[in-house]
Amino acid sequence: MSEQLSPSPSLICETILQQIERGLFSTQSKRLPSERELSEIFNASRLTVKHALLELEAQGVIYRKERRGWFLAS
Amino acid sequence: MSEQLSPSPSLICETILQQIERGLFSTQSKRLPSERELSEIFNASRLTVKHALLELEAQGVIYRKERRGWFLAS
Amino acid sequence: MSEQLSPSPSLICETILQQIERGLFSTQSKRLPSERELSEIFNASRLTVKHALLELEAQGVIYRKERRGWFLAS
Amino acid sequence: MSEQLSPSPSLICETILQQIERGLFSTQSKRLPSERELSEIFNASRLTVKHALLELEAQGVIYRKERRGWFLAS
DNA sequence: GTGGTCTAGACCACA
DNA sequence: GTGGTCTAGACCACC
Repeated sequence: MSEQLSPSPSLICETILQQIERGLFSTQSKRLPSERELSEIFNASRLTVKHALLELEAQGVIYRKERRGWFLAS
Repeated sequence: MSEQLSPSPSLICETILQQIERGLFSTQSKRLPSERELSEIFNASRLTVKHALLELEAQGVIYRKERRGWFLAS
Repeated sequence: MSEQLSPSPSLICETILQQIERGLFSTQSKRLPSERELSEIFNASRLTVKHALLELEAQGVIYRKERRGWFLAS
Repeated sequence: MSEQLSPSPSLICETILQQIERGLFSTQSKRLPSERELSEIFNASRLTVKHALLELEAQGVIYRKERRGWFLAS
């Protein structure tokens, strides 16, 4: 990640999409890192990360299992 | 803390009480009042206050944490 | 503060500097570490820590602010 | 308002709807109180209030003028 | 002096 | 040890 402060949800969306395309984040379980881990990775608050995840969910890229985590839709 | 695993709630209680008596758990904040509060304190517009804060930042007296507020540099 | 309206930025600068020198703007927090931190400090589960905190609350030593944390009662 | 802590967005929605039906909030301008005022009225954070307002916007009850405020749709 | 947006951090319900 | 949700409070762009 760059040193940029306060990344926007859409920037986080883009970056996550790129990582997905590159095969990162896709382990056997296809689970994404937790919201807390993503917060640290992107140097953003959980709220901002959540907004990005909701955006990707709306795009159908990922889906959510309540209190279980976020997973790749493919 | 001792090396004991899984301390009982009452042991934790005791330890917390001791720490409170010793004055621990009290930290010192070096945060300045918010820009809005400073505006009211000085009866000045927020723009004027901002100019003053930027001046102090340039002098190295205070620094800014993005969206977190202003803090003493020392 | 004087009664003067619309003080200049430099006057505000001066005043803030004086307050800093006098030690104002430093407040004392009476907040306890978060439940997660206490769990790590005591190497105990969050449930155990919670029981200890509830005990201390019953003793009137600490009190809770909903979703804000635990604070010393004194 | 009751003494209830941490009201949910949907509870705030209901209450605002009732107030609208009773003709409160509807002055000549049909403008709602500011998000900050609503936060104080409902003893909730701005974020929670915002969620309630977005819900009412989705229902078509109110609409938003960017950086101007919230207004009754009728 | 508004809404827009973000931070850092709580506690909670649940698995 | 996750996501769900909320708090209190920032700064910002704009009116």
